[in-house]
Amino acid sequence: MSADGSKRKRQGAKGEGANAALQPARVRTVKEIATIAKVSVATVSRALQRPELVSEATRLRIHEVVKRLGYTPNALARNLRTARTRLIIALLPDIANPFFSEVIRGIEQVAYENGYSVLLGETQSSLVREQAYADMVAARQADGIITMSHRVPAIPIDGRLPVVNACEYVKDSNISSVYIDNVAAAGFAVDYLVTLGHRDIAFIAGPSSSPICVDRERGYHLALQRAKISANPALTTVGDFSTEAGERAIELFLSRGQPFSAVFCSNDEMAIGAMRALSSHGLRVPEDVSVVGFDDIRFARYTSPPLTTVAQPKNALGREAMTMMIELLNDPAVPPRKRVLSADLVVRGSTAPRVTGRDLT
Amino acid sequence: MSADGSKRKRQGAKGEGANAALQPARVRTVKEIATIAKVSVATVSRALQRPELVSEATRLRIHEVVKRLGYTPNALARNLRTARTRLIIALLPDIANPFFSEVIRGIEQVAYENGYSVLLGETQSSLVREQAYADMVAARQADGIITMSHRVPAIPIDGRLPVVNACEYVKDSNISSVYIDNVAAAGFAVDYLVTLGHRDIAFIAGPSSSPICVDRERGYHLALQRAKISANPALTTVGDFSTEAGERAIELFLSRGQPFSAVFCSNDEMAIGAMRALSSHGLRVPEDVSVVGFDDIRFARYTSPPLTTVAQPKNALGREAMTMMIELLNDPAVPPRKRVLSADLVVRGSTAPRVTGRDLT
DNA sequence: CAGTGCAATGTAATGGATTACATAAAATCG
DNA sequence: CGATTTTATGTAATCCATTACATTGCACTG
Repeated sequence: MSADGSKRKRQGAKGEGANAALQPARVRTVKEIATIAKVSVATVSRALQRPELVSEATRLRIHEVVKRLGYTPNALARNLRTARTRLIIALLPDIANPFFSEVIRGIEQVAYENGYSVLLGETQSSLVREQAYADMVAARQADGIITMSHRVPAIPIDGRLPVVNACEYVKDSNISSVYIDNVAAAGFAVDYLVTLGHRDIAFIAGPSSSPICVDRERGYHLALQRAKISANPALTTVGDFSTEAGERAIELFLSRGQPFSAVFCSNDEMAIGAMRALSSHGLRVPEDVSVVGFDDIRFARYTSPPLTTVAQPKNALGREAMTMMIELLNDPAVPPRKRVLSADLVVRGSTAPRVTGRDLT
Repeated sequence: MSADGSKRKRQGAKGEGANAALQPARVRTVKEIATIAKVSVATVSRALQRPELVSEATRLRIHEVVKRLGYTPNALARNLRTARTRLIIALLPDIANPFFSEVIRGIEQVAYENGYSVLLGETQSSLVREQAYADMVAARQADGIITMSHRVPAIPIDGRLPVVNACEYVKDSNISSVYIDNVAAAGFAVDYLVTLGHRDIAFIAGPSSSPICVDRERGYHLALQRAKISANPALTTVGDFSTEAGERAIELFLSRGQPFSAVFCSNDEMAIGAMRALSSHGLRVPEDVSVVGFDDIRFARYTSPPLTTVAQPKNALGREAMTMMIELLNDPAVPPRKRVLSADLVVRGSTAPRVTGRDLT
């Protein structure tokens, strides 16, 4: 190629470029970029994906054209070819539950550090919706799923199961999971109530379909045993994690006429509902009844009194979940791991020593 | 083809199927399904996409094979070919803010009704993250974006801009938007405080970068004018929507020594922070100071006292946003619309008539 | 200076579906 | 019954980027 030749060609390219700039931005393809930059599609792709394989002059020229024309490679085509999307779906039952926010943040941090994106799916605990998101993985629209529910959707691809369970876990499953030691955590909370002198400790459980709720209940019972208190079945009920469920639970306990001086709730929202129901019955928290929640959601410190609760290491749960997911994607052969973190009791104003002779009758 | 021939072939197919069932589920392609079902790829595709084009016998046979082998079409390939993903990204600044939950729910309802899926992106109000999600649309991984922030990301494809603005809007933009009449809504709230006898009404504004916050401030000022009250600049400050900002605002007002008997806040979280700060200074809500929030988040009814606030029609905002998005995707030529909904004041316990002679000094 | 290796680039196959167009078979019509 | 339409199916092009493999040119070695 003579100097003349290449010069003429470059002018040609400029002409096309100017022309293109006049039209409303169109969608570009590698092919167009290649033509305009006077190289092959392979070189354009390399210039963008692995610049070190392309000579500096060519690389600069290509980048200039890409920038000038506002070219964005079609991710569908790319992902189809490479069979990965670098996209992870995080499934949460309820975005209205602030507990998950910080977990998500942990997930996103690690994802970002590793070049992954995260999209959130709200399932409202519906199996159908969970499966719909799982199907997106089966259909190769995402690389994996981090689920925060106790059900693990089926994703039949290659025998691999790019699923990680965060906050919850499934008994006897071989799914990588991160969660806290719920038995111990619930135990701490109840132990604390015991040290405050409480003996009639009510318990608002979560749905028994969820293993972590079973664990919390178990922690409650073990703590009572440690304190040589016999559990009173009339002071236990099940709620669905909503504030309303917390209110209903208190109504129920009161209607049963069983005295109690403390309530341990399986999550903060139910604790908030419980506090509301108690005060609407003229019972003061913590003077008449101590209340302990679970999770340490953001609002827990804004209730009045501020809520004593079990603080889950939310950020760490999220980070660990995403770390596991990346491990799994990098090497599908790594065996599933279960990682158990620990939780702390945060003492605020909703708990106080039992005042003797003050039990409700 | 003789009866014999087809019989033999069918047996063959059965053999392959059984064989496949023994192996761990592999990823299937149309091609394999076609081979096993003894049809062409086109027929398989038709049987799945437009069953009416395929004879019943063939359709059933294909569906049987699809089901038996657990075949899921590769969405990347499909989307690449059809140039649509039926996926919408909903961008929200902060998933921890419960205000958005219900908006999302409205979005998802309409999406579902129309065969779309929604994935959520949390931006933390970061431009970089907003743009990253926008790029997913440019890269054809999603069809459009519903953003709940006051910035509209650039998505240069075909001159179209598949973006809808929900809850917020951008001044002078030609983006379809749904939001409430914030001037009027804020006006109602302040009018109400005026009718309760309040005259020294403090205001905690939201970030002035957001037009809706400017509107709320404007509503506040207009209401004061209507009541012939001159605004006291010392009783206005700006917060960032967090509970902490609400607390700081009250500290500030108190430190300025300006008397006030009511506070109007640009969102509920700041109102919650304000209540907390007030009570930690020994001021009772509503006896000493009335507090009004904005949004009516779920927790608003669980504060003590329950929060009086402006209820946005959250579900309707979401539904309308998604409806607009679908319109836009179906016909890129439809001109952008702005839809303004109205909001109601919900009176709860955090507001009370001003007690004369009770102004703070 | 022939031979080897490397750097830069190109050609063409590939990923997995959809669909325009073509064809064969069956149904309908005059 | 031949002509025409309809129905069912197949063949092959297409969407767009990545990448294995091929090719070219040049530098370096013995």
